[in-house]
Amino acid sequence: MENGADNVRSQMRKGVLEYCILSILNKKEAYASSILEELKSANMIVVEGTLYPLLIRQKNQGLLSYRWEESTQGPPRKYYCITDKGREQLGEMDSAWQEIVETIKTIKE
Amino acid sequence: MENGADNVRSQMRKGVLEYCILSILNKKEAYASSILEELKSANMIVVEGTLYPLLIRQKNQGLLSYRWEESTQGPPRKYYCITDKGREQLGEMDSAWQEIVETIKTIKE
DNA sequence: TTTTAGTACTTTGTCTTGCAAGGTATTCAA
DNA sequence: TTGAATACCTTGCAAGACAAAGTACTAAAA
Repeated sequence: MENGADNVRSQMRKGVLEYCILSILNKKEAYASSILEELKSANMIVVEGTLYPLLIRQKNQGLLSYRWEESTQGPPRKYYCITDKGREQLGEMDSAWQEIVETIKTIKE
Repeated sequence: MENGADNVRSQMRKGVLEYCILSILNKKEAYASSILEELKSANMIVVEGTLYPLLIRQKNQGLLSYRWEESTQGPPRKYYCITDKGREQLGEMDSAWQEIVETIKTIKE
């Protein structure tokens, strides 16, 4: 709605977020706040209200599992971990991503 | 919801559609059906019910303009054309796209 | 002991967008 | 005058991103 650049970026993030989450968790298990940090440091700004429901959706689809772990400072953390099914899906996403990158190149000639 | 690959692709398309439209119209003016064809041949499947509202939105944002042109076969065509403002936005989208491609690379290490 | 700050997870409500499905309108040929 | 091809448009639904507000646990300061 408002002005240009920020909104453009936020629009484009849509649809690749799930891909990013699976990719991050494919490297090692992590809890939501640490995922937020990693996304932020990779320039992908996401807020809690986006990430938490997304993790829950992916968990309900069987792509992720989690376990609770006590923290020395603060409340317990929910560590998410990718499942076999999640890895399978990630493979499909890798292809889909490559395809889209190619598509954009094609359109731009 | 259902099974894998198609849905994965359709999820990822989200957010880059507007970018594709502007990119196509940046090359030359076109009408909706011809845009659909070009997207299809670049592997980006889009349906009418998605494209028409999108063109109208972009036109209302001042990114596009259009003119009617008679056709020798069938009803008149609405030729869309990118505006200066549209080109400006496209520039921002180019950066945003590059950034996202880099982000994915970063996350994947 | 109460308050404050920090960390972490969750929910609610709104807005935007993608899409299936159906509708309108024009032209031309059978 | 009916049908097929071509175009454009609208409606209603569902999913997802986000702002904002809420819950809960820990530890240190007042």
